[in-house]
Amino acid sequence: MKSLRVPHPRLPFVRTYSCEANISSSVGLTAMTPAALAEAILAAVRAACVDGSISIAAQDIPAEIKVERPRNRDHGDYATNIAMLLTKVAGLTPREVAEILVPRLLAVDGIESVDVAGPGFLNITLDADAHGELARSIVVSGDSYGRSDSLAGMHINLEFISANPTGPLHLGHSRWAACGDALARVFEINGAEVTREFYVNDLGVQMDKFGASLQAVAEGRSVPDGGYHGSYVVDIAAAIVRDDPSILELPEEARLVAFRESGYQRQLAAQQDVLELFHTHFDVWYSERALHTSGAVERGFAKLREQGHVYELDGAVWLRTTDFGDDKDRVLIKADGALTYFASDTAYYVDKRARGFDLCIYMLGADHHGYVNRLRAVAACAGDDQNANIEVLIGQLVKMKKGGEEVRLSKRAGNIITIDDLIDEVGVDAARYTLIRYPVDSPLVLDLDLLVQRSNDNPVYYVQYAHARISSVLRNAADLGLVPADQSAWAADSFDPALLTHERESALLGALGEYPRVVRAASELREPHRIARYLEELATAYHRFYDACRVLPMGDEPVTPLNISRVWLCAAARQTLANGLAILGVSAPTRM
RNA sequence: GCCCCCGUAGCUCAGGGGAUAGAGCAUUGGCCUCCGAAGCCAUGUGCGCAGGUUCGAAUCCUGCCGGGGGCACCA
Repeated sequence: MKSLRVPHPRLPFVRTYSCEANISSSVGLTAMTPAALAEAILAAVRAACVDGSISIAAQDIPAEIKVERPRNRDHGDYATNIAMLLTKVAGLTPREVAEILVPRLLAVDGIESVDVAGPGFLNITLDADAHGELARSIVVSGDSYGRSDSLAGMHINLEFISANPTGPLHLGHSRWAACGDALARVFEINGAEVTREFYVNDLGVQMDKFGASLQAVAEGRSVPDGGYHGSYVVDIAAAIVRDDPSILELPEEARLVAFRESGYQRQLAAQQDVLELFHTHFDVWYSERALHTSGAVERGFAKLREQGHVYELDGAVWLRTTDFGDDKDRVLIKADGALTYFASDTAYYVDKRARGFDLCIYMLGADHHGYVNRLRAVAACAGDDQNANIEVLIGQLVKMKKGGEEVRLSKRAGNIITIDDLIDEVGVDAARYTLIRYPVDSPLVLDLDLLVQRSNDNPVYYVQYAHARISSVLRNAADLGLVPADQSAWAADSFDPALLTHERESALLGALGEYPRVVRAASELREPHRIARYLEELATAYHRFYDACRVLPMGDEPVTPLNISRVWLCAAARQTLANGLAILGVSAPTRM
């Protein structure tokens, strides 16, 4: 996401390619993936340096080289801009560099032809079998296709939603529920160990207002100023009294506390229930109260004092966050002795780090963007690297249109669309997919009318349909005896990669080969929407292939090797769709 | 005033310095006697404005214009 102001550590593309480059099948051929190709190109460059064809210092060989699918099929299977990048350091024109590399690339196993085109692109066409081999390697890899170890050994704390337990989760929260959950899985696929955490703001005046609102409603009075409205308040108040009528007999102060605590427990449980329903699971629900009772606040203060960034002024205790990019210092303890909310934030951060997380990620709404600098300053004040140990992702708000007009979301006013509403209206899969498919730093406007009435036009169905369609083909293939029903029992030597030469087979193979780096890009950029967009492209590639290439034998025709090879290709496509949908937390139906 | 996000097709939006900028929806017209038509094919429009960086900019930088959000000893 572009709102990310902190450069997070990125491995150079080349290094990461190496971890994907060794996908090999059970029969010895190596699939020529984009990763393997990038390795081969770099090897060619190094070889040219060694024999003196090009004079480039080792450190001038770029760390990042692009190997991409050209838009235009006439430009081969893959194109690279390496020659243009080397122009300066080599002191040659792009085309001269390209010409030097051509013969070395032609010598690479799996490359059929290389053309120099345009300003200096190298357009590479693969041998059919090296290209087609990818299908087999995906089927063999199964669930692990797309995994990498780029984040191996990293412990990430991912905090998202963190709503007050004073009302139902609404549409804005649903965006974080879907995107946070997907992002966590993206990190895991890349080898990280992730804890999904929900910070429960169960302390402070909002809780008291909530309790007072419940009490007022239960006693037939009107909700106090600044209190909570909405039918859910009425429902909870009624439930509290129904379950324990004696609550109304308590003394005034105890009654308020009883309403507050009972309301808190019920609301928290409701949030937890709906999130489970939404397939978003949290590993840790962290109570703000627990910060205070566990001594975490004291430990946090001690840590900050030890680092020398705490001072007193006008009777208050301050943290000198301006030392680290904040625009003003922040109060930890007010002159009246009360702790600020910010004090909890600092303690919470220190506590997370003490629990062993290398990286703490906060996903906050745009209305909290003023917190970015102060949170990062907190990390620095605690002696951490604010460019490595903390990240704050800011997401724009979700708006919703209904009947052509914007529906205002207001937690206090009662006119709210909750996650429950969303699930009821469009279902979990469609809701999650729609929320994930847009980058979170752009405002999202959901047209509920469209989402509800025309749900068949939702891209999620397009992707799921591709999966269901392939599943059907594979069922038929098993029924016809082309392959065993159990994919893991397929005979690897029944597949001939060299037969997949149709333009649309090649295009589908190309799309399949993109998956690992899409997953990596989603991880590096913290942008899970890339996976959704990719799946749509992959689904298109499959539908186009299916439209032009008959997979199963017609009627009484004999089974040909091409039939079998196409079945493998189908299975590879289904596997990749399933892997991607799993990351998004969206089901991959075998029938629809 | 200062800070953050966003200006791309009629609408909702993709697009990590590359070749002729893409999807979906909407419009119009084609494609099922056999693997799922929730599909495929065709149909014409667009990067807010002005500079800069370089072989090359929707993309990076600066300024301006327009839209949204935010400034606390609140939570």
